[in-house]
Amino acid sequence: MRRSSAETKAVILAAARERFAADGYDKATIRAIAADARIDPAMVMRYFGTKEKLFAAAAEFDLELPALAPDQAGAGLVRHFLRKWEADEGLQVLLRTGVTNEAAAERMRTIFAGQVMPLVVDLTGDPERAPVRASLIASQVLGLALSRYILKFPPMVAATEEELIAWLSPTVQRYLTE
Amino acid sequence: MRRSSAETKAVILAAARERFAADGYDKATIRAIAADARIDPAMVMRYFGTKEKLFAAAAEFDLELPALAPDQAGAGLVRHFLRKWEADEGLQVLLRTGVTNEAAAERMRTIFAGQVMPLVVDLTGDPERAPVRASLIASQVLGLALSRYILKFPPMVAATEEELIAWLSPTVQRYLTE
DNA sequence: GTAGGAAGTCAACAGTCGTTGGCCTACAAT
DNA sequence: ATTGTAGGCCAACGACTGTTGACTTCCTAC
Repeated sequence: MRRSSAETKAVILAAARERFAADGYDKATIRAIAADARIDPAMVMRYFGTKEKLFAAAAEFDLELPALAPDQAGAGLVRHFLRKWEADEGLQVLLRTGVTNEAAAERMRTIFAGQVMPLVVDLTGDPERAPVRASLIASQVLGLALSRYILKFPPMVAATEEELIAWLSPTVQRYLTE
Repeated sequence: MRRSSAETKAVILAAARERFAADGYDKATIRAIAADARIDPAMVMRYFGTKEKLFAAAAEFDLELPALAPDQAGAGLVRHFLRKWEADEGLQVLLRTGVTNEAAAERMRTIFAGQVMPLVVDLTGDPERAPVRASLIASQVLGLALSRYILKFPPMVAATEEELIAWLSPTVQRYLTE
């Protein structure tokens, strides 16, 4: 088949995101990604140069944290993260990969420091303890994703969005305000 | 050098635990493990048959959850898990591996269902909601380990054991009792 | 209509991996 | 002194990986 350069690049990127999210960095083969995109592996190299650069492109994403009223920030954050995890493969890519790949771990730290922490500073007006608060929130939100989407603990998978929000909101709210 | 069969097996197993904990399943090469143990890769195969069996032996471990008074279970659990993470490499092996290896994920689910859930049933006397409670506790404890030992978020690494216990205990306690 | 470049294919490279089988070597029992 | 055996080493296998370069095919601009 014959496609435009931009189209092909997009198709490869979509396939790469899926594979990285499902299998992690090492198991997501360039050959497998190329097969998903119905394309020769050499095309992946032509368009992205190297596997690492392809990964960097696939792992690019924005948390898009919304502005929140301080007294409802707990519930708002939990809801927002739950939807992000299900809608955007970027987060699963990073979580699956950050555990065994230092570059991906560094990117998670950057996203945390650049997006979560500023929001917490803004919500609490307490720059000194904001880093601890933010990392506690991250620990609970990441733990949720880990047990629900990666390890698939049955009770976590079975729970509805509303149930999880009800359980986790007070935790996040307390990490913000106590 | 010349060792007894049991000695060599133990040396290999120790090296394997370190490598699996540090690198995860795929990056922990049999050749690298053998080099750490100052031994030929063929010996690993002779003693453990296959890489998967070696991993199964290296990932064997017991949470050793203590009996706890219900009103102090939150603090007790957090303290116990924090020390387990630092003392026993088995947990890091499973966490690093369970994210990209389905067999290891299955083992984490088994440990969760066989060790954490019974304790929660015992503490709460509420068999119906125990699964949700237990998995919520697991999510927070795993999130703690992930952000502190794997992703190494700076504020989490810098926090002392007592600070973390103070922050997380109310969360776990609430997941148990509310 | 033809030249040029872009899209795509193919085969091979060098390296690494788990795994295997044959070989060597030290030691204990005879 | 000889033999049996168990611990250990070496070299190689087949499979798979990221990556490369030459080749073909098609569309477009002149």
